[in-house]
Amino acid sequence: MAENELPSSTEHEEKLERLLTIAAEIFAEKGYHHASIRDLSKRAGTSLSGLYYYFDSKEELLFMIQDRSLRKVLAALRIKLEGVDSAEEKLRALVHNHVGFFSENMAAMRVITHEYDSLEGEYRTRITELRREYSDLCQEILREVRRFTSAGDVAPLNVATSALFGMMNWIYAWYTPGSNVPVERLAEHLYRLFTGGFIGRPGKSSTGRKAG
Amino acid sequence: MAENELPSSTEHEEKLERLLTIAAEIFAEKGYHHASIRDLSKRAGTSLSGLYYYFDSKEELLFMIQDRSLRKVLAALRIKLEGVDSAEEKLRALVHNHVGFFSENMAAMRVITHEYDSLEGEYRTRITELRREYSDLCQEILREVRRFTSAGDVAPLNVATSALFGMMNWIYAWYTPGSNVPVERLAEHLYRLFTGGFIGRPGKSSTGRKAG
DNA sequence: AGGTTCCCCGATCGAGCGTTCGATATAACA
DNA sequence: TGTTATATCGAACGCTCGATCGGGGAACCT
Repeated sequence: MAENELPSSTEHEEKLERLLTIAAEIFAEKGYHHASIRDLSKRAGTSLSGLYYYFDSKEELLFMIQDRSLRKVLAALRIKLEGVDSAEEKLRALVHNHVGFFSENMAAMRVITHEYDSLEGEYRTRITELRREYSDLCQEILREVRRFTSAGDVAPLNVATSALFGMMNWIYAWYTPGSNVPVERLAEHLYRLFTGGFIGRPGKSSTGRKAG
Repeated sequence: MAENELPSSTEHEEKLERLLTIAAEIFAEKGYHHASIRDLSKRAGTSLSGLYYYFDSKEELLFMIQDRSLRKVLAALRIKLEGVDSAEEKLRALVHNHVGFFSENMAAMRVITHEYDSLEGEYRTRITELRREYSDLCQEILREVRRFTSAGDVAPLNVATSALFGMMNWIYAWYTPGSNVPVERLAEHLYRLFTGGFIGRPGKSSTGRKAG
């Protein structure tokens, strides 16, 4: 049982990380339920049974992918928020962080948005908490933006938060990194669309700086 | 083989429609691959083999759900667009139609956004065409809005289109019909968020009319 | 009465699944 | 040299799945 052990060897951790990356790709391609551990064993070049030395079950595999990715994106955001005072710049940092992380970990992020319901019980609970933590942080930033700008209440805060996440998360359905729209520009587009709107405020950019 | 027959009896069509509705619910709950025809047989009160009189395969079932729903939402939109001249009102009709249809056919729409990749070959091709048709129609409306309003090019049209669909489709991840936010108001919120932005244009509503 | 079409069923098949088990090779430690 | 922990493997188990097949009853027509 790999329950409470901490082999803590670098090699072990590295191989686990590699398995998680490959697993995320397979889950992203075929979906969690349709993907098989045998797929993973083939692509990782390991035997089927040998994999179970690194995790206890397929569901734990799914949990670890989501757990680690959510923690990473949250930690990266908190670092980027340090020292930023302007509410609008905080929101800007959030969008760029989320979109940037998304494009660099496309498979994992797709698994997070696509296979949330595939988790059950304790696993589900813990991922729900992380998601809530992230969502709450985002909503608080939106509250700040509303307080310190001319923003009226065009929509309730939770609706606005969900709309923002919808815009950002939907990327996986159409965006291919390395296309003619670079990631930074895509993030800036989405930030301006969300803050200023498609029709926009005539005569004044929402951030006061030029595009690109 | 139910290949080219047209039983065209009302009873037959009604039972098929009922099966599709139940199947959409099961697919929405458990995901396409995890759901089983046996689940459908239990919930429909029919034998397992008896179901195959109404469809040839599980994948055809998935195809029919997506095909019929997409055609319905497209047809409803085209009707609502008739006689509307203002570009902004066309966009408004699109958002209300999409969100409204979404909330009334939550299961089917979830299947459409969630299980698109589960289709293969000819089925996949035909759904791709329908999606493209819908997406193109939306993009043309956005082009009109840009032409006839003060809208600058805050984002490329395809990015804006995808962002809009992201906002609308993400609903399935958080919205529960019958909550304290009625569907019409939710649609209006999203419409205003998208056109005017979260911060909004001070002093002027995007449509020139009051809320509600 | 005989024939045909529509509708439905129980039984079953072959395939694939997640997981387990016992064995084994290697390397570190006593 | 024996012991132990780490890491890997082939084979198998028990189960669920989508799909098929042959049969049969009810309704309708000739």
